[in-house]
Amino acid sequence: MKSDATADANNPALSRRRARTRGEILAAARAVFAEKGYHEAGIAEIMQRADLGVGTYYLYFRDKHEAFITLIGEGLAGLRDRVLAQLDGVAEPTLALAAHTIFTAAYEERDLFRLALMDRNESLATWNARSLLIDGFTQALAKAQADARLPASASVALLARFITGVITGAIAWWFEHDTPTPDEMTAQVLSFLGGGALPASLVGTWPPLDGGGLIPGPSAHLADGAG
Amino acid sequence: MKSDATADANNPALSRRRARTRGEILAAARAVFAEKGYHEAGIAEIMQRADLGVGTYYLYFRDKHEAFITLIGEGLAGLRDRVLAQLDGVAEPTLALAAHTIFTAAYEERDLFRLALMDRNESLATWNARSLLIDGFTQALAKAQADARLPASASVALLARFITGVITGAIAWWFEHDTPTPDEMTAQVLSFLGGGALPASLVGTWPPLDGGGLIPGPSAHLADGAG
Amino acid sequence: MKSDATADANNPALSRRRARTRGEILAAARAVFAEKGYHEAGIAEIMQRADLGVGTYYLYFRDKHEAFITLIGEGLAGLRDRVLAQLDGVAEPTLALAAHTIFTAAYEERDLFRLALMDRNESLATWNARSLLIDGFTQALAKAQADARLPASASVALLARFITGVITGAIAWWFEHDTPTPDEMTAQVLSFLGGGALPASLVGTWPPLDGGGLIPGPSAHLADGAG
Amino acid sequence: MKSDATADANNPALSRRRARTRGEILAAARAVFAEKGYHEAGIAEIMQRADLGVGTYYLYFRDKHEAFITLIGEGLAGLRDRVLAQLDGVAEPTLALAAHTIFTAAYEERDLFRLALMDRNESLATWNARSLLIDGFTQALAKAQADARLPASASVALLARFITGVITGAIAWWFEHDTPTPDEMTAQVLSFLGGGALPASLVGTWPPLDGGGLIPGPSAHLADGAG
DNA sequence: TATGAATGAGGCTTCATTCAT
DNA sequence: GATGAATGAAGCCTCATTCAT
Repeated sequence: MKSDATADANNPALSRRRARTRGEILAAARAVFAEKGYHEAGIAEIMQRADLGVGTYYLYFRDKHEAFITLIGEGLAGLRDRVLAQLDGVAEPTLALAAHTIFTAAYEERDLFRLALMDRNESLATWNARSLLIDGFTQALAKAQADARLPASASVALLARFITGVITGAIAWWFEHDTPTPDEMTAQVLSFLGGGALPASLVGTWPPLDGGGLIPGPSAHLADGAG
Repeated sequence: MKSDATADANNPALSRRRARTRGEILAAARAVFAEKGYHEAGIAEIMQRADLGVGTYYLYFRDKHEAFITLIGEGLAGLRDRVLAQLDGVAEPTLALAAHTIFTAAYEERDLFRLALMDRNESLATWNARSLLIDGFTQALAKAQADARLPASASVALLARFITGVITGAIAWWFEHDTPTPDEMTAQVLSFLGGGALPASLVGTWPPLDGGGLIPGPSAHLADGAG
Repeated sequence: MKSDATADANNPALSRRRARTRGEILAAARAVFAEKGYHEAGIAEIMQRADLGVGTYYLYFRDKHEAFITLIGEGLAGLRDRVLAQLDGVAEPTLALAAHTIFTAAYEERDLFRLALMDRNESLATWNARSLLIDGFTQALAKAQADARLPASASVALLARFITGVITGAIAWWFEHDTPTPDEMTAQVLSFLGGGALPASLVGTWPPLDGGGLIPGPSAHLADGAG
Repeated sequence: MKSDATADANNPALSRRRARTRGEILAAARAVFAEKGYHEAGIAEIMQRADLGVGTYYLYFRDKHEAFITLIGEGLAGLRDRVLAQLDGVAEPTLALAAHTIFTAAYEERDLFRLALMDRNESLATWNARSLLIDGFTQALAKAQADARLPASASVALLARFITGVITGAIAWWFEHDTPTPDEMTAQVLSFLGGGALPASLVGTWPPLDGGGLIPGPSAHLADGAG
């Protein structure tokens, strides 16, 4: 008289225990991965930190990769949910709202974002923070363009990349520093994105107006330029 | 132990031959690293592509890592030199000039930049493209601030990160696409940095002016905001 | 430590239950062993098929090996009993009788015999079908020799091997085919053993009478031959 | 300037060395496999006996299995060649010739035949001694039947099994004993196959002529029997 | 200098067995 | 008695590195 598969449903105690162990493994994996990166991390070290035997790992994950993608996947899913929840209640979503939610989450879970941003993840888009952000911004911008909140001439794809770059650049700052707070960071980024941070004289123009004696560089096939 | 380290200086022919072999190894390493990433690449595969024996590798490099950092290092040194040369002849350097030079170089050597940006290199700053850019922009902005071309209130460190994010975001675009040209990319980025790409209504403000019924998120210690 | 080893004798109900569980485990083990062989079979799979927990296995068997040898041992004990019972009532036992009984049993329990014949059991003779047959035939032939039903010059040990070879060869046929019936198989084997199946011209003689131009082979130390 | 693949052809010295190492590994593998069986043997032990590092194994064989099947495969190929060569020069091949060649080879390489006969080889027929013999005898008997040297009524498939059983039974004897010589063994087997070894009274008949009060056994569906 | 055979530490994974519940 | 989570020894295999030729 045993159950087919989901023993969990039958025995809450076991289910709870399983969940706890799984959580401990994931926590340990997160710490070790964050500390040494995917490749330098070892199952043995993870399970030692989790205070469990090596074999136990394979009761919960198929192989080394699975804990990693689970970690990233769950983390990013959480981020996505938070952002979506945030924007859902707003008529006209702004970058400000999105950035603030992202920063808040990223600041709380810096180690996870370090993994999600730094390690080469061949894998599916869901597992890569950058891809997730790019996709999100791309969709949001496309919608904005459809709603005429963004000029039709704008390159949505590139803009999404640029914004993602700014966001990830900000998050990466926290890999090395503990300040500023997500709020302040949001303000800084908004100022930057709004165009108020860099004086025009510093940004310059392209193609250069004066065309000062520039060294053209090996492959300067500029030719036409922009009218 | 027939020759010491300075054998190159003594025997030009040998030196030339050594340089050629070294170059072949580096070229092969670059191809293989770009194709499979640092960890999945193997010395054997590299030397097979270089049409040389495995053992030969260790005549030119101390270990697996060395070819990698050499590759990145030389590439980034070249980039730095090009940028510096470009900016040297200009009274008031602009982001436009820097970006254009960087994009031109990055577009030409996409595989190298892929390595330099994607693979986890905890190593020294010189070997990491992002770090190089951050450092460069930090110094440039600091100088601009000293020259009063940038407000004293600006956070140079963060601005450098944001700009680097935009630049690397643009470069990463080329890991998947062949257009636009570096020129057009420069124009796009400048438009973005100049504040002309994103309407203020889309960017929004932080803290939000209306304070609409936002879901505050788990850790909303916003307090004052930035003046 | 509530019960000692003789609990069975004390509590008939428990005993019956234990016997049933034990039987279920053995049945499952038999199925799995037959399907995948001893080494590829796993305790977990066996107990899953038995619809019991893994730990339960060790309540009935000391280790993985024990179920295996129990299986083979009980099977072979049954075979031995059947053969002995058969021959007991006969004044002058014949191979015909023995073969028929063996074939009947083997045909019924092909999977068990597959295990008993195929898997490398260095273990005790009792657990190996081949050994059992060899021993049985050896004793029977020795007895026949003592009774002068077999020439004193015959090599009992070798004859027992040959006969066992024929019998096991026949049984192995059923590992791949479902026909013929044990009866027909018995007839075939008897014909073969009686010398009526192979014409003398096909069998030939040794040493060859004609000594035709044979290629002697690498190590032909034939010398005298057997008289 | 390196070669494509077959460096062997270019550098005889290397080729010779490779061949020697390969041979040493195979010899060690043969010894260890013979001693402990496939599953209990370990790469480490094999290479230790070969006085080589573990890694070296994988320069010559893809995995653990490959050395095993190479061993068996090469051994059986040699046996087949010897038998075929032997029979080729003879107008009317006899079992005597075949058996003698097989016994001579098997006696010389008892350990190999132990492997080939005892270990469960799922693999292709070529790797299994029994299968090789069965196939060989089947073909030979079929040919004999076509040539009218064997009655058309004979069951070639079963006869081949029976003969193979006798042959392998004889070979298996040598796994435990060193006598008799292959020559004597051949004579013994021929006597057995010729029908001269077992008196008819011992063999008996099937179905039994007297039909004495036999215990029919659990599943006696003899019904028709043979006229 | 160039080679490629040889090395062996180290990584991942399996699975028979134990034990707290 | 029954369970299944936990264990850890042991095995296979990879690959950066060395070294004799």
